[in-house]
Amino acid sequence: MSDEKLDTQIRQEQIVEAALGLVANYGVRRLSVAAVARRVGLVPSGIYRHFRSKDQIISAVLDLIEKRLLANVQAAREETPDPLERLRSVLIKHIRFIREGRAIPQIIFSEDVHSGHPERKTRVQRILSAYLAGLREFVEDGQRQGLIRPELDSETVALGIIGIVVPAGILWHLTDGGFDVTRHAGRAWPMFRAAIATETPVPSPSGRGLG
Amino acid sequence: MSDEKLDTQIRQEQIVEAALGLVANYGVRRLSVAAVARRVGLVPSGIYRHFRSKDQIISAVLDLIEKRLLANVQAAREETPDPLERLRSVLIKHIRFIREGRAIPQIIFSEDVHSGHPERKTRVQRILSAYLAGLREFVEDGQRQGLIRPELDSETVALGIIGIVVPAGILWHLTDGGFDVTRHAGRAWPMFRAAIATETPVPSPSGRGLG
DNA sequence: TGTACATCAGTGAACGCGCGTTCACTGATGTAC
DNA sequence: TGTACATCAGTGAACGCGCGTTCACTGATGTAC
Repeated sequence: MSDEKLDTQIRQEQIVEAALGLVANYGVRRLSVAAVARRVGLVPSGIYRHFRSKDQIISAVLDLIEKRLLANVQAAREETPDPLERLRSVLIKHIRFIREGRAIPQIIFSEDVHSGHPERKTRVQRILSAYLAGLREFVEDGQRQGLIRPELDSETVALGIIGIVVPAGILWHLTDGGFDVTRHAGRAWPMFRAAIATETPVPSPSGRGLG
Repeated sequence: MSDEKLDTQIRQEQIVEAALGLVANYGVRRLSVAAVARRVGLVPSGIYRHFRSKDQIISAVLDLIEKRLLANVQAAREETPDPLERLRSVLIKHIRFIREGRAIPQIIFSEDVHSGHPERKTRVQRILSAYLAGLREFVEDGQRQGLIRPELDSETVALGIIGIVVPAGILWHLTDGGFDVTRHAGRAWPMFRAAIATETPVPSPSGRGLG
């Protein structure tokens, strides 16, 4: 199949990238050793020169996803000091993932990667926690700076960002890209921002009677 | 295995219920004919007395889910005339699904049910659309009555409800029920409500109940 | 009422298929001399 | 510089397993007489 021999390190990267692509585009169902092999131009058994098992490939895919998710958070941190802008930046990057590399982080939210081995479930949980922790940090910074309503629970706000992204990703996938995720994010963000930002620079201490 | 013979109609219901339970609890991965058979007390081949194929079982499961989702919307409609309360009611019912029957609607948002046959993807898309249409109706009613900000896109708001539920369901599943979905909904809803409701929740003196 | 029969839900063995994985083998590549 | 050798990425056949599905058979149930 392949006319050249490549170093294991290069092959490992290719294999993980191929596996990620398969999962992102077609779901975990279509992640087979044979499909991965086809993508990198090897015969199925050739994969086992570079990974001990399919499970190890999935594990490496999770590593990559974790890296990219946290890189998003880090990039947002470096882009701007404004906590609200940081949240928006993560949202945009996440949406871009859905549109380009396609659903890279969506995988984490799929019930399927972690169905089976409970250890992997814990793994996914930890990745998600780390990501959420990054978002919560932004939220809490914003609260300390008086930009985000102090009475809000930071976890709830962080999950709110996820809540914009995930359903959009699902619809994007269901409609084969027909659903405009960018437009959705563009509409959902101002709504969300208004919900979490403090009313105005002028605080009004008047009580409100919500039913 | 089973010492009594039951009518096909009864068995069909049992089988669909068992399949739904399996998917909800363990994900689509664990939905096998053998597992379903075990749950209803039959031998695998016995299933084929009542369904022509596994695909038909999945199709029937989707029917059931559709029915339950739309029943939620209908129930909310009958419970209260207030659009905001209707949205809240659907949210609560959805959360209850996650906690009790467990993730019944979560299945729709799993990339896995529809990975494979494109016809099923379209099917899921239609179910989701119908559900969203119900929510949008509430939103637009609210806008007409001046309770929900008129500048908001009803689809975005409807997806916002989904955005509260889905990540919560994912965390619930990841943590084996450790994540408190009810508490999350209890915190997310006021935030969401504040984002979509018109500023002044005071009963408007100029409000007309024309609808 | 009891008996014979047709119906059909349930069984268990067997199948083909796809998949993950193993294994002996091949042959390209880099290196020591 | 050219040659011999060790290394190891890649191959293809074969495996065991689980799964969906088929099929001839069993035996409980309801009904006609």
